[in-house]
Amino acid sequence: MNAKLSVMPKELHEPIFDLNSTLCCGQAFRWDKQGQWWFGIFGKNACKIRQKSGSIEFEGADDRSVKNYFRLSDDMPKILSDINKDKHIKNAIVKFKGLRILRQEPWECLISYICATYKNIPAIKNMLNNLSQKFGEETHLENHSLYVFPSPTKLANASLHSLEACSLGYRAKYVSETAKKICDAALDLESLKKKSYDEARRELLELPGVGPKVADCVLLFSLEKLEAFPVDLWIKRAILKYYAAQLPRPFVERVTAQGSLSNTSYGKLSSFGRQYFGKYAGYAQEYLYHYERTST
DNA sequence: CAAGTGCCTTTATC
DNA sequence: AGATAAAGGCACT
Repeated sequence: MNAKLSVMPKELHEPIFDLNSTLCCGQAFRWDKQGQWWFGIFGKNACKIRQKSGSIEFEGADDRSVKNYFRLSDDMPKILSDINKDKHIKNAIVKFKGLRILRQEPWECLISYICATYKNIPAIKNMLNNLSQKFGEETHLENHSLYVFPSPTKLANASLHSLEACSLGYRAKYVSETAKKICDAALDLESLKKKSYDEARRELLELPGVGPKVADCVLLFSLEKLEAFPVDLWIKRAILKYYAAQLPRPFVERVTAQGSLSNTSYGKLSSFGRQYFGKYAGYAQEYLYHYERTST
């Protein structure tokens, strides 16, 4: 059975949701577009979804989980006006208006971004699909096979060799060790939602394979920390391009010269983003990221 | 089609 | 603290 969900009250001319931007922008890696339908799986919901102007149509998940996953309750007019600080971010907002941060499952999100280090998006998709096919439960939607993301136990018990065989490379041991820590309850991911950004971040950084960037991605995309401002290569470029005047000159020169970001440079760029864009800095980051990646 | 470059970085080491 | 190198292998040109 199909479910229909009005994204915004009908009387609004501008439903602020853009399914394509949301699923294309590189925050989640397990969606595929076939025709007008996106096929994917979140939690145990093997799902297909499409958008027709003001409404989305989907199958395989209930209203509540769809609203939750796509953050359809976020107050977009407020968020967008909040982060709309200058003409640069405005360009991104105009172009991708309706792009939403997804509310991903913390465990899958954590492993996704541990895998994402030093990889491009198609390769990341490949790794996560390999892991899911090899270790996750198979589910079906029509004639499609979709695989639930494997549990911490499954990955903790997987041999290093079998993880490497999913094209994880050196990430295999990080995934394995992190899975074991989560299984041993050395860290309870869900509990981080209730903690502050700083405290949750500190705890994530204890995990092998998790540095500042990965931690910020997990905080933003799965742990309710919309102020998190992950800084990758593209965001670093964007800040140097648009906001250099707002940063100390020597710092800008140092970062420009640096190939990769030092820990302290990362911290300065990220806290600039948080201070400049405010409590929804993560949304600004995602708009900037997608804009920079697609318009150059 | 081969070869080179880059990849939503982290870790280890100096 | 900052710089540097190493770490799979895939995708794209």
